[in-house]
Amino acid sequence: MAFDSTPSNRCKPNCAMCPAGSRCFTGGVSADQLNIWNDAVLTHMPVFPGNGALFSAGDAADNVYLVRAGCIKSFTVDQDGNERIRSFHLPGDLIGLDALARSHHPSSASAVEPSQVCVIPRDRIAALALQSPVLMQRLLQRTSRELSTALSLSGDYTAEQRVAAFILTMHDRLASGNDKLRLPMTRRDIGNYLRLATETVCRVITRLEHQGVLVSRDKTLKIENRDRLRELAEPVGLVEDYEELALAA
Amino acid sequence: MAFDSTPSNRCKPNCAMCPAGSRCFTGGVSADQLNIWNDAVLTHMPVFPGNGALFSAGDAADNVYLVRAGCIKSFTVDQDGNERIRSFHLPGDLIGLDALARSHHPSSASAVEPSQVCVIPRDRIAALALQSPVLMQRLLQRTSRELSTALSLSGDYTAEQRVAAFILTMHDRLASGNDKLRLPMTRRDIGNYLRLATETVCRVITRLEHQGVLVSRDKTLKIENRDRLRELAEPVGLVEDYEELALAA
DNA sequence: CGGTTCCTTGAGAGAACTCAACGTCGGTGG
DNA sequence: CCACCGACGTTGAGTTCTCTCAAGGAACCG
Repeated sequence: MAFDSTPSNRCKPNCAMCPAGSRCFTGGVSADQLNIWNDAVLTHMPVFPGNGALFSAGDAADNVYLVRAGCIKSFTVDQDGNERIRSFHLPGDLIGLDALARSHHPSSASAVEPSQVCVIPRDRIAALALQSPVLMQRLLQRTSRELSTALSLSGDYTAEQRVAAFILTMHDRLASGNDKLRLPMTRRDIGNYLRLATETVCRVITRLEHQGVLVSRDKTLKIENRDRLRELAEPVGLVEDYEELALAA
Repeated sequence: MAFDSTPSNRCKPNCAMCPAGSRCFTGGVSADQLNIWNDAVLTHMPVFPGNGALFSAGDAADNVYLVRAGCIKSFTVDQDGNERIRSFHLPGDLIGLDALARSHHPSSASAVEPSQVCVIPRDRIAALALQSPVLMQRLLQRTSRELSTALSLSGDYTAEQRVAAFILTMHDRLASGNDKLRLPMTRRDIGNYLRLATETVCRVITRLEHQGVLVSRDKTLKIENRDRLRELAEPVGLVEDYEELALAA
C-alpha cells in the first residue's frame, strides 16, 4: 500500500491524547524531548487488516512506524509463499527497528486488527543522534530489548514452553491490569510466530485448560495459575529486567 | 571469571594494530571519532576456552566487549543445566548488545577458541550519546543488524536450510577471501545454536558432501557449490543489504 | 600410550506436523 | 428470515523429521 503523504491527509499526532499512553517509546521523557519527537513524527494514519501491507519486504526503508493502537505483525514471505511472522507490534512499539542498518525493509508489515500508527521519516530518526541524545538512547534501548527477546525466542523449546511464554509476554505487554487478556491475532498467526502448527497451539491451550492453568474463550484468555505458566516458560528466559539507562552527562 | 582491572593488568589497545581490522565496529570512522572510541575502551584482554566465562547471566552489565580475535559464544543455561547458544561473536563484533536496556546480562559469554576482547565500560557507551553521534549511530546499526539476524534465524526451517544458512553466514563473516572456511566451534555448538542435535548437523554436512555441495575436513569446509547453498538457505532470508547510514547534519 | 573430547554413522523413539473432518461464528444475499 | 459461504477453532489419526540412545573411529593431550 502506497502511503499517501499529501498534506490534506496529514494529521499531526497529539501525544497527550495518544491511546498508547505511557507504554509509548516516549513514555516518561521531558516536555522538550517530547517536542523534538513530535517534530520528527510526520503524521499518523489508520491501518486495516486485509487492506494491503503497511510496507513490504524490499521496500525502501524510508520510515519507521510507532503503533498507537491495535496490533501490527511483521513477517517475511518465502519463494513458496510461506508467511513467517517475525514479531507482533503492540501499542507503544516501534516497527522497523530491524531496518535501521538497511536501505530496504527485510520484512513486511500489516495489521492484525484495525490499528493506528505514527509515521516517522528515517532521516529524522537519524537526525535525533544530533538533536536528542536521550531519544537516541531510547531508540538503542528499544532495539536492544527486541534483540534480547528475539534471541530468547530463537531457542529450542517444546510447544508448551513456547505457548506459555507467549501468553505471559502478551499479558505483560497488553497490560490489562487483571488476569484476562485478549489476543488480537488468530491461532494460525500465533502458531506461525511460535513455529508451531495451528493445531498444536489449539492442543496446548486445551491441555493447559484441562490442567486448570487458564480458561480460554475465543480470543480471550483468563490466567488461573500464573505460577505454573511461569514455571513452564522458565527455560525460554524472557526476563523482564529493563532499566531506564541514565544518560551520563 | 572476575575481570582484573588493576592498572598493572591494563593494556590500551592500538586500533591500528588490531587483528580485527576493518571488520571492527569502528571500521571507516574518522581519526577523531576513533580517538573518542579509543578513550572509551578501558583495556583489552585474552579469553580462553574452559577458563570460565567472560561474564555470566545475571552479572551486572557493567561492560560491553568487542572481539579483537577468536570467537566468543553467548549462551544461557536453564535450570536443568541445558546450554543454549544465542550468538557467536567474531572479530569486530560487539558482545552485550542485548544488555543495553538491562542492568544485568541476560546471557553468559565464553571463548570458543583462544580469543581477545576489548573492554568498554557501559557508562562510557552511554556517554557516547553526547560525545559522538556518529559512534552512537554505529552502535544502533550494529544492534539493529543483530536484531535482523536473530529474527531471521528464529523462524521454522529444516535442518538443511539452517545448516546451509549458517555456513554461508560464517563464510561471509569470516571473510577468508576464498571458498574455504574454518569453523572455530564444535559440531555440538553449531547444533546447539541452530536448534539441532549434534548428529543431525553431522548428517546434514555428510549429505551436502555427497551432493557435491561442499567438502568437509575436520573444522574446515570448502564450498563447491555456493549457488546450491544459497538456494537451500533462501527461506531463512539472511539478506546482507547493510548500508552505512549517513548522519544527517 | 590411556583418557578425553569430538566426529560420524546406525537404529529406534517421540514430538510435532499433515491430512481430514466437524462445529462455530459472522457476513452476505436470495 | 434463513440458507449459504468462508474463516477460524478444535479434535482425531497417521506420518515424518529430528532426537535420543548406542557405538566405533579419529584427533588431541597430558
